[in-house]
Amino acid sequence: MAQSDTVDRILDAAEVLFAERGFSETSLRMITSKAKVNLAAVNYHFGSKNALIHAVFARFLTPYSATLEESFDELESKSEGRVPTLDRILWALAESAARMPQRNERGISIFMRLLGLAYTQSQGHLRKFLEQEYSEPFGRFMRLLKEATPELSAVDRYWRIQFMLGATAFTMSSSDALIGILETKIGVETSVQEIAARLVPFLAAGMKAPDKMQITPPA
Amino acid sequence: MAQSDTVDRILDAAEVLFAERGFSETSLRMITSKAKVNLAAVNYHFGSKNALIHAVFARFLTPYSATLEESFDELESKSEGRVPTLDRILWALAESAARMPQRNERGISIFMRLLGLAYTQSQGHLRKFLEQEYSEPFGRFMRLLKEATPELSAVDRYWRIQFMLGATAFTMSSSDALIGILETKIGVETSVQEIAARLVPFLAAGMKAPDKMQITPPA
DNA sequence: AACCGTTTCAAACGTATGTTTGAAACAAAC
DNA sequence: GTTTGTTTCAAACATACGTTTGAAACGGTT
Repeated sequence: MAQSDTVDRILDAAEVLFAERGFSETSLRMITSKAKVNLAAVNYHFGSKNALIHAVFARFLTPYSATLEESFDELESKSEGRVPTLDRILWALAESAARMPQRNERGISIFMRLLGLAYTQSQGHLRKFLEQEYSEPFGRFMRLLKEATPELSAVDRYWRIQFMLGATAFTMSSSDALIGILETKIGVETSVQEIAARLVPFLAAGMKAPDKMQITPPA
Repeated sequence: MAQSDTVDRILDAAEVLFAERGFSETSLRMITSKAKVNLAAVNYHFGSKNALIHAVFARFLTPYSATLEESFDELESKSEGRVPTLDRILWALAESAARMPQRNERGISIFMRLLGLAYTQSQGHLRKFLEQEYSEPFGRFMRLLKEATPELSAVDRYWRIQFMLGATAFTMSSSDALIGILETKIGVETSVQEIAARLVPFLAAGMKAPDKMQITPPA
């Protein structure tokens, strides 16, 4: 109960607040008061606010990247020799996220939202941290993608990967809000899993799209 | 020279800094020192920092939405009666951006980056401002999209539009950085127009993708 | 040249932030 | 039961922020 209680409560509170409001817009006082711990606890246990941000990411990204490695292993072992298809690679990502031990039902959407924020909010320290901490699974994902789309030039592939990342990070980072809008407008409830089920075919189709357009608009 | 000079210098500096660092991370002191005007000038001319943010958006979004309306008019008049295709609708957006009078060659990428930030950074006041100021062209775009994808259910269309927005906002919001990475890694120079030329087919293919995937992963 | 509305300026205001401090509370070890 | 290392706590620190102020400078009008 002693240390880990305070540490976990800070992480829990920070995770939710960061996901709701972003990093700069969330103060340590908000976090500590939500977590019902003393203000100084963050600096005592983590050292700094930036270190707390890293810890929040590490807490879910480390298990996720482990699960992901397993999924990739499985993927490669199943398709003996032949390259896994694009759909299956993308699906492995989604499935790994869904399979992860969740603290609660909002876990996945917080997870997604944070990932989106990591890409969008231009926090240099975070990007550096993530790059050097999780370069391995990321590199492996890139390698798989390359094998699954041999018809693309390096440049085309590069841009289309960015498009995929964007669609994913953006959608997931506002998944809660988007789900809410859809519910009030059309009256349909949606889970994060369903979003993923719609996103994967969209991305796969985009990656396999015919050539780039002429610079001049279609006549 | 008198008023407009100071006002424009503030807008120019704010635009660049907001695009580089985001809104919360950019202070009025950074802006005024870059613009070489007195700190109080922002509050004198605009009233508040939030109002300055609105002014920055209005300065490029108002001409853009006007250009866009023309493009849409043209699009609808050309295809007498028949519905414009998805590619052409999307291309109208890109072309309107390219056709706009630019203050300099970095104009488009700043424009894109700001649009991306508007979506990503959860600034309530900005979203409200944009919604009530530019609801008309946005609504028209949505209507065109609906006509161009009659095969989609309302729910499918809703999500796929989000995916498109995400890919676009995200890519464009970091277009500068992404172009730089590509140049150092593969040694290829890229213009924003070329990104658009790659993005449009990607999006169109995604929108026209076959049905959503089963919730259970492909066996 | 005197006036007047507008704009600039240096300085200050109040508030919020991340971080540090030093004492108090606590828990385990001897 | 005292000691020791760890954790909590209230308070303060230094700094940065958006905003306000009141006087000075400016520019056109009469």
